[in-house]
Amino acid sequence: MDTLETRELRYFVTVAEELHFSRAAERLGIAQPPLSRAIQQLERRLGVILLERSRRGVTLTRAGQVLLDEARTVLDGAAAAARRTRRAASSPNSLTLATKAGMNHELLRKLLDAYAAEPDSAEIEVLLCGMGDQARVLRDGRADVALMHRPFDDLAGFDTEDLLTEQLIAILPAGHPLAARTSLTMADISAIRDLPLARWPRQDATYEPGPGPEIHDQLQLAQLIALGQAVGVHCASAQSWLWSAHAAIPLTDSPHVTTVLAWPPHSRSLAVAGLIRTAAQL
Amino acid sequence: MDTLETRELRYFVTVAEELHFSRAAERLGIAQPPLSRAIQQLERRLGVILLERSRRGVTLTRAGQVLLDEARTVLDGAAAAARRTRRAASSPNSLTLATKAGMNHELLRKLLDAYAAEPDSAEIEVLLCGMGDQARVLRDGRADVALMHRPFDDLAGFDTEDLLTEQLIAILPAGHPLAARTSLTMADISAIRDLPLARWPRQDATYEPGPGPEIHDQLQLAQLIALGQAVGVHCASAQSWLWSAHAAIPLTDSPHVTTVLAWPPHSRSLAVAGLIRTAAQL
DNA sequence: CACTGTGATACCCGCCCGGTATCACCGCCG
DNA sequence: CGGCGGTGATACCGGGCGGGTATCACAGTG
Repeated sequence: MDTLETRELRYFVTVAEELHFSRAAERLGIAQPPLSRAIQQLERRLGVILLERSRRGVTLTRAGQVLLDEARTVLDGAAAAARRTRRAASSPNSLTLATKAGMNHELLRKLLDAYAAEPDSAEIEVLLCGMGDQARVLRDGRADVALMHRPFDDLAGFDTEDLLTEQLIAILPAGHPLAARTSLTMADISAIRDLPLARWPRQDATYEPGPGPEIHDQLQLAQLIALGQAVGVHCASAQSWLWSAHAAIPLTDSPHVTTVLAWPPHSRSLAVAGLIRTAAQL
Repeated sequence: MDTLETRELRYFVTVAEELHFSRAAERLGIAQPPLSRAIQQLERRLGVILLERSRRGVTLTRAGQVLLDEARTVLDGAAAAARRTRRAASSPNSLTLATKAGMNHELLRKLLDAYAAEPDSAEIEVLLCGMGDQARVLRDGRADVALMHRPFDDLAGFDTEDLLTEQLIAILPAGHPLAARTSLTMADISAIRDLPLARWPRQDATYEPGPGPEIHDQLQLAQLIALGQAVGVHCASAQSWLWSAHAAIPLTDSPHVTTVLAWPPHSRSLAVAGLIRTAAQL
């Protein structure tokens, strides 16, 4: 009686996103009337009005907003279930680790080596993805574990194991006046007037307003700084990929950034458990 | 093409639990042939063998075990979606907080009072549940937030805010030789020979093997200790409900137990957000 | 007031879910 | 060794429901 089908949830999410039945139907590849009927049926089954149909378009009710959130996570979960099941069947003893460009190489290598040395360890495939994508691939089942950064990445809903905590460093063009200093503070960076501070994306992939260039990987950052057009901050392990045109100065009062191993809760997979155990001993 | 329907997942989970098509069909209230067909269809759609049908019963394949885990969380999520949506509609501005018998009264009261003083705060319904039930009611949508204890409760998959950290205390019959001490260590407790140590359930609701009586709430503990049949441990705030027949002695080297406010990730509900903010300021 | 664009309604069709009957296969006994 | 019971798979059928087309009711707009 009250078992929501994923088809209904898919329909509802699409309508809630479009706030327009005809467009939603088109996106779903069905006609508008069956869609209207499906939503009505969902509302009847729940005994709840989800959408306010006024002459001037469709709006979500309070309950509809709740269901939109919930439905998205359910649909993600269903997609993840399918992907993980397929992966479990196709490569029976392997797991996928998501990381991002700019992740600490040495740490990753140390983790992989330590795990490979374990008895009957699984094969690890490394999935390189963009800045904010790790949470998504972890949620939708394309990866089993991920290396992420707290507090910069969105860790909501994952279990984590801390691997390494570092401070931030400032990265300046080698010839900059401040490049000779042995340490800097956050205030020093903010006070730099001749060069803008490159801005990293936030968790929602938007950028904090400000004058500096918007960057999304460390190569862009390296280029901009080498060209003398910006200064930037990164975690201390970034020193390994800097060029001679760069100067790295410790930021003594920066927030700590922790590299963590993250995985979806309730992973009962033995391979994941083994990797976590290995990580905990690093 | 690859959207798992909850009906299929429900069927699969039942078969995986029963490892018997006919019994599973009976539990599901359908006949056996449609169930067989549904599972085959699921396997065809995934391109994966989920069940090994041998004479002598059915067993799960590796991939089947993965899907069983994933499917359970998806089904929980779907049930939670329905419950939360209904609750959001029926009591538009209220939220449910799950706690357990034995939870620190003062802390709860302080939290509720502080939150009630906030501008346009929602009404809070308190749901009292058994020892390990909070995680379940939080997962299946009967509650929006919960008060739980780390590291004793299963917090996997929830976001948390720490409220209070305490040590453990030993609770002894008032007349016990050790009751006169001003402090004890874990070793002292283990060394007690004349009385067994009452055992709390673990996260999976099983009990560590041992001689002491198995308890599941603090009233049982209080009774047993008052009768002089056991000693026990509890967090320091337990002192508020002890009787005169009890002696509470601090355990100087005990692990810290933290009372946390936990909620499902991605709660975008304003009411939950407000409660969290209030809690963070306590 | 015709026109456009919205979601809702009416109605029909075809597929798929579920039911019954039966089969194929094996283990168990007498 | 041959019936017997119990397993899941197969065959086939009927009904309900998901999806389609046609149309309506209604409001905003020129």
